[in-house]
Amino acid sequence: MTKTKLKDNKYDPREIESYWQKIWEEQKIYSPNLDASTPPCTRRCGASLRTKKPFDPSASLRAQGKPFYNLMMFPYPSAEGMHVGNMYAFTGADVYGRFKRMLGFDVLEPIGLDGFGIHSENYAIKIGRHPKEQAKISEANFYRQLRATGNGFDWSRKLETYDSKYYKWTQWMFIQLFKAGLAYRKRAMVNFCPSCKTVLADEQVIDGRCERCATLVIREQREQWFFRITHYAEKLLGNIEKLNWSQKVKTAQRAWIGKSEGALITFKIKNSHRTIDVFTTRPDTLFGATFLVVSPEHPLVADLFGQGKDVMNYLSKAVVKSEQERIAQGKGKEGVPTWYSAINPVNNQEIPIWIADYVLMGYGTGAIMGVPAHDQRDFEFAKKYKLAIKTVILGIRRKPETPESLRAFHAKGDSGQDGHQTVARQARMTAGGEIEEAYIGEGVIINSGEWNGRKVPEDIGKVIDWLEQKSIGRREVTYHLRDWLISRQRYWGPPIPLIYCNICAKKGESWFTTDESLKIERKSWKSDHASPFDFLSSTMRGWFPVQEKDLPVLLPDVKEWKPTGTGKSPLATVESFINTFCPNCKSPAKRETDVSDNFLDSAWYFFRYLSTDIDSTAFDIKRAKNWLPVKMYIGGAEHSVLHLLYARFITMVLKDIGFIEFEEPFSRFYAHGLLVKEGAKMSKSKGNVVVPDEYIRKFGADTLRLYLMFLGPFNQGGDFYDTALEGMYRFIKRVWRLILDSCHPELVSGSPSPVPSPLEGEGQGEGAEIPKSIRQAQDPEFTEGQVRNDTQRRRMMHKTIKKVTEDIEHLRYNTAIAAMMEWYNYLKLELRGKKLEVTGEEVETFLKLLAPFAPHVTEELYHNVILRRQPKDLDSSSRLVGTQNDKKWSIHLQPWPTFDPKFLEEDEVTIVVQVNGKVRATLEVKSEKLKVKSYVEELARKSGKVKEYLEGKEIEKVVYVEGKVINFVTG
RNA sequence: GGGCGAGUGGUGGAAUGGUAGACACGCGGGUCUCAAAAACCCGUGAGCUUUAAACUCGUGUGGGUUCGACUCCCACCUUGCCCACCA
Repeated sequence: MTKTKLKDNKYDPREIESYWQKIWEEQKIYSPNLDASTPPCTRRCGASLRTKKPFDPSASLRAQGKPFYNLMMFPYPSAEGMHVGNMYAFTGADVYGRFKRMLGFDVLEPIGLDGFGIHSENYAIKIGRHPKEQAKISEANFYRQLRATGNGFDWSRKLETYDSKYYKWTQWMFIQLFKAGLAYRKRAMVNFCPSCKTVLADEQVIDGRCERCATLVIREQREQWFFRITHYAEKLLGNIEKLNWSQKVKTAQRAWIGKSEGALITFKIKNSHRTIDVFTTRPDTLFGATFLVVSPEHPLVADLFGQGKDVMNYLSKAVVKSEQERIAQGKGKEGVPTWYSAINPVNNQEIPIWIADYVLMGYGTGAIMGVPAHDQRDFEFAKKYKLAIKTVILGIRRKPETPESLRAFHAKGDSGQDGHQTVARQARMTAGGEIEEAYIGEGVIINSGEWNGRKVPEDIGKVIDWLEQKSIGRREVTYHLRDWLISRQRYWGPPIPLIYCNICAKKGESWFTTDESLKIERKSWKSDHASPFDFLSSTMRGWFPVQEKDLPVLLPDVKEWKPTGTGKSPLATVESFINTFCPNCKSPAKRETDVSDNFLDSAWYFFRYLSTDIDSTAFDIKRAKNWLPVKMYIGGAEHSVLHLLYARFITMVLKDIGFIEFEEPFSRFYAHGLLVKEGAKMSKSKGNVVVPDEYIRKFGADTLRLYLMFLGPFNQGGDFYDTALEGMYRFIKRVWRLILDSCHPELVSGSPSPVPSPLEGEGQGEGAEIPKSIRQAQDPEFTEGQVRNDTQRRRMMHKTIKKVTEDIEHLRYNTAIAAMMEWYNYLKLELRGKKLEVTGEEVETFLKLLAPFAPHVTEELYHNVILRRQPKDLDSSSRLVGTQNDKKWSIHLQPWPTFDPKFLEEDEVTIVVQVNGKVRATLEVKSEKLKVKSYVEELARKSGKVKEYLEGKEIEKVVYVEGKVINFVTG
């Protein structure tokens, strides 16, 4: 087959690609042996084990058989199939993986499908097909597409989250969290999507709308299962700085965890024995507190404040208000006074207590002290309801230091009083002397008794100390992060593996009262929870996890799988599912009927990839030790918060309960950019979603891969234009032709002769059939000038190796490809009209550099030109590719080319000659003369038009930057 | 409202203090062909000029630092993404 192709000189991607994909998968060249890899070097990472080479500048990148877990975010298999955005992400990840493999790492690059959960179920509802059936269809389609992209996936390790072999262990994870006391049930205000008919985690509510269907969510009191992720808030936050992630993602995670430090202050309520705790980051303004506000959901509202017609009226309105309405209302804050007042503990002043929905129950204590003079929201509220405003901070602004900022400062209308070191500044006033906005800047405390004169923010710590001494308040830290609402009233997910026993509940028993529980040391609990056992055994009455031997709890195959809207999962009506026996007392009991959130499926899948061949455990501990954490994780920035945070949380839990020794799952995370179509975001509603299939059919996966990687910087995304693809197709065809046309005919047609490898010491030396330089075809006509030519050509090659190597390492794929094009253009020009040919060394190097981007065509050419084997010899029956031990036949298992800096040195360097910073000439200077300024200056004065420009001018200064530029500065 | 990016030819982009526009797309012209496609060759920031050479201008706007600024600093404009009544 290939002979014909070569004769015709025709590049036919379709034939080549499917052929090699089949061979790769058959020969398992991308399937590392997970149990046999060299464990990571503990002494010096990346050191070359081949010490024979005198100097190898890229040695630090090399490794011999070291595990490299190259992970990409597994896709949600939408029924429309994989779109080109998925392919963009996967190709970028695959290029990196292939590069690492050629550098000698044992690369694991697994793929799977995240097909469990609401997104898949909603689609099933839409088209009216059972999700299980739809999953099968999507799966086949997706895997077909994924194969066609030519990624180096380990197909022996794929997984699907909806496969019971997988979700068995998702359920096992749930049980581990339960047993660690990190899963609990509580009645709480939750987000409910009336369209999806399920509750949602806070993270899944965007602008008050459902993340999946954009329906306005309703706030409701419901009893639900939660994971205690807040328990890890401090660790999740603290570890961030150690991660090799982009600053952007780290910032997003920090913001989401949202740590605030401040104080908890206790107010007494007049005419009541009750007290109110408020959290504030500004305890220094306590003297300025003129009212207290509690959230409508605050427990004291039901217990104490909920009296009076006005209050009842307000509450009935506020509680049903959706999140969206509250936000839309913006600054028009509404509230209602209660009949109660509180006592400000620092000055015993009586201040009114209000109820308002601008205070959120979910943050802090659900109650705040209103300091209108120094908080904008409190200010607006005070204005609206004519509440007292008391200034306690005198603003200070330090005099601006630079002339520019001073000018800007004055231009803004700040009435700076020149000559003073500081400018007194308070809240901005209207002409009538009324305050226009709260002052929240730095300053000095006033009107606050013994605190007067203290500086803010410097002395806030001292203020808190004072409060602690007087037992008025204490230091407190609070987080924006809330516990993870994990239960969903849906069908298409892993049933939560818990059983409720009414009989045990009545006896006050739960799993936490069993012997097994008592034996477990709960490392995950902080010491300040003095008795987690008591706490859990009281809140978890009647609840028991399914015994591990009984896993999985299979999702029953039912006809009525659509969401019910009754607040219960469709499983709640399946008698055969619900009824079971209590693991504790063996009497009849009932199963939990909710399923777990889809984000749990994806929070641990990278553990499962390592052990898809093992049924007896979630993941093999030894393999996890060798292969994890993930060395490189590539995915979309939209998962900066949710998925990455959940995966980190689960990993920390697994560490605390003793399964692993690390607590961060992803050493490096790299967020790729977004691919758009002709300037617009691809979306189903716009109908501009690009599916790779047709492009692969027309141009081949190699062309599409190269094109996608060439669009722009990988972390910035790109714009997909049909026409531009042709250019990349052209490039591959040109390379194909250059290599085949300029190669010695004998080489292409066969009859190999054993000769030493042109890339000496590159590991494939002994016995390998590598041809010597083709140009040694001894043609006397071009020996003339050959030496100079050789040097130049070698320099170009080494320059390209350097550039491509460094660019791929930094994921600058677009410039790596450009460098290869430049080299191609150079060779083309070099060979044109002369009898020259590309050397074997050049061909081999070029193919290797291109291999991560265009795996199929490079493999094909490598076999025909370098190995001189016909692909048909590679059928599994052939002796050439006999055993799995002999995998050297593939270009993708060859060592990455190295460059030698000694070939990079130029013997002549171009110096730019400037007069007053303007380029007037360029100059070729011999390298060895570069250091001599006087010599260069001499030449420069005479070069080009420089003489004219310097005529009659006095030279004030000559700036010479060695090897780059010389600039004459005249008067 | 807050945070983080980005602004360069007709287009995607390159250059992170030293010849702006690499590389590619598109476009124009040519070769081959009966013709078309493909392929190949030449040109392609703007202005001035018949052409060439030369010169001038040119990286969102205004200012600054520097012998020299797309690059560093200040202010502003535009735009994208993320978060948002977080006390």
